[in-house]
Amino acid sequence: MPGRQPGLTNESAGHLAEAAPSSRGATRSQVDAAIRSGLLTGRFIPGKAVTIRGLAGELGVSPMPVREVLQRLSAENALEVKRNGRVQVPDMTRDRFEEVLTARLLLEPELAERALPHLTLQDVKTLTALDDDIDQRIVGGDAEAYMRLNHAFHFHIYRASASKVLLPLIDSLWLQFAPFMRTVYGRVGTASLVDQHKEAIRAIELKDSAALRAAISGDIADGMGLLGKEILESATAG
Amino acid sequence: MPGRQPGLTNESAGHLAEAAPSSRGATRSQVDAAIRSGLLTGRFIPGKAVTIRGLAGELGVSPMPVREVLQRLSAENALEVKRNGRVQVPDMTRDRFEEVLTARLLLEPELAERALPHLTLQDVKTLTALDDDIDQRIVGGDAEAYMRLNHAFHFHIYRASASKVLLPLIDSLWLQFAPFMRTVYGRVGTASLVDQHKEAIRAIELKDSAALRAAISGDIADGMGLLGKEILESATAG
DNA sequence: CGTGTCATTTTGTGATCACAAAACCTGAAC
DNA sequence: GTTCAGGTTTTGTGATCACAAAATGACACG
Repeated sequence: MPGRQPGLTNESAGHLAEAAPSSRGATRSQVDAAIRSGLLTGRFIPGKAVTIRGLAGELGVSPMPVREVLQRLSAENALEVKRNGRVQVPDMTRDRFEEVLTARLLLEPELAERALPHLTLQDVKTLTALDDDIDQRIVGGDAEAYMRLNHAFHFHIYRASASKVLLPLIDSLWLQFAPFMRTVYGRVGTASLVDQHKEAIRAIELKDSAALRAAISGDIADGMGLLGKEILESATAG
Repeated sequence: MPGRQPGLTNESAGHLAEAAPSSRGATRSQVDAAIRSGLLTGRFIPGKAVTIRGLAGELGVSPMPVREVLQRLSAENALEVKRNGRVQVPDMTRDRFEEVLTARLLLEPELAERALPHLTLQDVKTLTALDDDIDQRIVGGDAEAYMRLNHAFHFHIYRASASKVLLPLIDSLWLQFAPFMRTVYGRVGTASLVDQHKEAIRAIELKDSAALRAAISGDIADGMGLLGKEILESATAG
């Protein structure tokens, strides 16, 4: 931990993992990872204001790196800066939801197909293990773990593509819909969840691009299309 | 200009437009607009380092808002933070170029189609005027003006969609390829430029979605596919 | 009990500071 | 001329400060 406070010693160490202390921008990286993970697993509630000093206090760092990370995430549309400067997780609307769904269906099958040639037997084993874990969490009703593992499953595939353009775009999309989906699972539970992970794994084993595209598309439709639509149609606010 | 320097009066006023002085985050907005516009018109050279204090000095502001804007643009992959902390316009590679092209072809026709119902006769007039101006700049060889106007043409269409998801993704893509395209025009000139703007305008007049999709796709292929590919194949570095 | 007003606190923003790492320049040694 | 060591300068980062706008709470008034 780079102790660099002019007038105050780094008391109480904060809650951040005490990982690699050196390296340029290490604090910002850790804050970034912490908040991103919090968004993806639904630990932030849409509409609830997020304060710089609040987060800085929780993470045991100064407001500076938090400010930069919040700006960063706002640029990815994972957070929203309102006119008065407050930043919050944007609440979902029907239009936004439909756009995210469209964008996912356009981009994710494409990137999965590009990843296919790079996926090895070892990846298949990893994905199978992740999927087994996911199935257990679904019946166990652990929504947060489900979201974390489902993200891990998809991005283990996508990352194999070594993409520098499509992958960040999809990253942004996940950050946008994840907090909302968390509230959905909080209402309807995880029991009704279905996915097409096994179809995707099979397609990877067979190196069948068309089947993989279909599995990814179907998985997206299963996960978002079924659940989210109805929720948004019944109530105005997510 | 919010004069708020504790130990120094705001000497020399800087080059920033002296627009709306109040409002939260006004300085950051101006810095953001200035750098974005600089990227889109190719005033930054890929590979060349961009320094916080340097930009702050040019714009006549403190390093703080520049830092935040640079982080913001890095999150959109318009800039790249290297391991040592330096930030620069990423230089183009063949893979990156191909991915940007793919993403544009997937997203932009879709968003144009969504914008179509909202486009009025007034918009057609605006687009026609822009296109006329573009044609003149092409023969005049003014690459910077061409890039600014071409961006204005496309985004005048896209913005009509009132999109909150697809539009920012496309924004990010333009920021990524614009600086590279500027270097391309610098080499081969603008004389060889062709576009399908007139086909797009005609499709908008007729409210023909399929024709509009085709025009946008064709325009993208004309603008990027023809020029960029060869450049990248001849030399390793852009 | 609701409502408007004023003081207090919280919060974002821009600025400056201190420090370490990186980049840069200089010059001696071979 | 090249290379490597050294010191100097530049640069990003994290921290803190000061200020204004916004949010919050208290309290009198109807």
